[in-house]
Amino acid sequence: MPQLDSGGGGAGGGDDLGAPDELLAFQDEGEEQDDKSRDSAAGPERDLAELKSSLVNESEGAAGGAEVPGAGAGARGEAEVGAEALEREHTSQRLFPDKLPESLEDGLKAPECASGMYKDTVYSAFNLLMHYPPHSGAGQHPQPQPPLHNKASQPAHSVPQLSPLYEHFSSPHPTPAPADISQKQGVHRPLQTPDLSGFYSLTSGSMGQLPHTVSWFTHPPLMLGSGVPGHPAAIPHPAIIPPSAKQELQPYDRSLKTQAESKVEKEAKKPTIKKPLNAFMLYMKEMRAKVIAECTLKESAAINQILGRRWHALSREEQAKYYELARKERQLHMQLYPGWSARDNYGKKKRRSREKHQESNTDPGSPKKCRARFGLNQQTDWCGPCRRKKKCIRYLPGEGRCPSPVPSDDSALGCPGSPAPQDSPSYLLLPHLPTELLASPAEPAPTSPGVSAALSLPAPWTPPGPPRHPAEYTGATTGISETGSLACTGHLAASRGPSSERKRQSPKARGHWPGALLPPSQGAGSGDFRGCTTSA
DNA sequence: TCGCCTTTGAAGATA
DNA sequence: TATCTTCAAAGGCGA
Repeated sequence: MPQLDSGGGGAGGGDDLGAPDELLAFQDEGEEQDDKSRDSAAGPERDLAELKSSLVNESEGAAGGAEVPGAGAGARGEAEVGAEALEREHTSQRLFPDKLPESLEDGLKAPECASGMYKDTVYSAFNLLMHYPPHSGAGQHPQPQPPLHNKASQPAHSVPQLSPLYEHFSSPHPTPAPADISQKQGVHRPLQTPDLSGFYSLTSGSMGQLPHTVSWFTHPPLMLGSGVPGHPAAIPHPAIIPPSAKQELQPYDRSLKTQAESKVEKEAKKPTIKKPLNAFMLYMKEMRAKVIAECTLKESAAINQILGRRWHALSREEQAKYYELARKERQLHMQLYPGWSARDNYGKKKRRSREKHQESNTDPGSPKKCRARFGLNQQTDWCGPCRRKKKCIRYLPGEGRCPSPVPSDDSALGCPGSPAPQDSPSYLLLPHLPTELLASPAEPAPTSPGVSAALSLPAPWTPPGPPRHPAEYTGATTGISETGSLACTGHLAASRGPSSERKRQSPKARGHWPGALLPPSQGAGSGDFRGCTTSA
């Protein structure tokens, strides 16, 4: 719903700002708050809702660029405001001890404070957005335009703490493009094409803040031209991956024969043009490194979970910046590859696995996986693959089939024999997390402030697994049952269902997640879950 | 070496 | 039109 000034919507019907559902969730959260207030619900849930609301307001106010913390309270009594602030602070410290200071101090924190990264990065991304060439029609060189959002851009530039990356790319004479990507992949980066000088000049100060966008212009695995019909210039783009990319990325001391073969194959096949990144992907690319650094995580799946929660924690404006950025990317992508379609890449990724999956799972009411059959509380009964996050091998024909009311798409819930979902829908309450992520009560919480901060979330906790059907939440009335401190272990959640389960849900259903689907008593009242670090 | 995991969003395919 | 499916990034891990 962030109907930003799209500026025409680009060259396709789908160029409008994406992911309205995502932001719709915030509205739903507001409704959720309304429900809460109607129900006179008190306690942590309400506190959290207020907190989040205040955070959003603060964020928006900060984005407004003119508000001074506390300035808006002038109309009200100082004592009232102070008491409210105290209460809010108290609540937030109880719920999000790391996040609130950040929101209050509005980014005036040390770089190592992970929470400060939100505005940092968002604004840095927005900086790039500001400099992004506007849609000017295919085949034309985009020309710089005044910022789209002066309001938000002002505080963006005033963010005092800049990441090293930011500084690196923000320097008046940035070092000749980050070599990390190219070096990492062992390929030489072609020189910048002159016709992209506009891009570079426009984004040199900000592009570094968005690694992906950097790669857009600085790391072209392949020079475009022959492979993209209709495109006048050989414009490098990281979205282009040669079919034999892995071979290409290997050292050059390969035998000439291999190179020749790959060349032939290359010529035979069209280069793979990757899809443009959506808003979340852009956000992920930008924030991944920070999460890794703060949380010492390496597994992308775990990192992505954190990032997903953080994404939901972003304010509307912050998300809108990424949406806008993604929209620009799509526009540029369309300009660069007019004939490209997402369909071109269909079947190039997981066809085999999918086919396999379909073969073994043809029955729509397929038997429940161990997760569904035994629940998270009985993981000891799970089969090995389930424990290892792999596909369940415990196929019990005739068993585990849930009665009708249970959504068939998510076997994890509702099965009479599966106590976890019904008895303790804790997955949406918080501690219902894989044992690998749940530290023993005696185990101290992560001492690294960076880890805690990296996982700090002001938003209601979202289940680690795929979104659930609303009906699955109706029976979720119990609070956090067996809570424990959630350590940031870097291990994946063994209890999570496959992403395919989520994907079986409609985007709308997914889009309403988490706010709309989260019961008021649980959505915001997720206790202290703020990513990885929770305490009972 | 390949696929899985995990996240959200966009777009194509299908009913 | 609504729903479903696939892919985009990332890197550890298991088969």
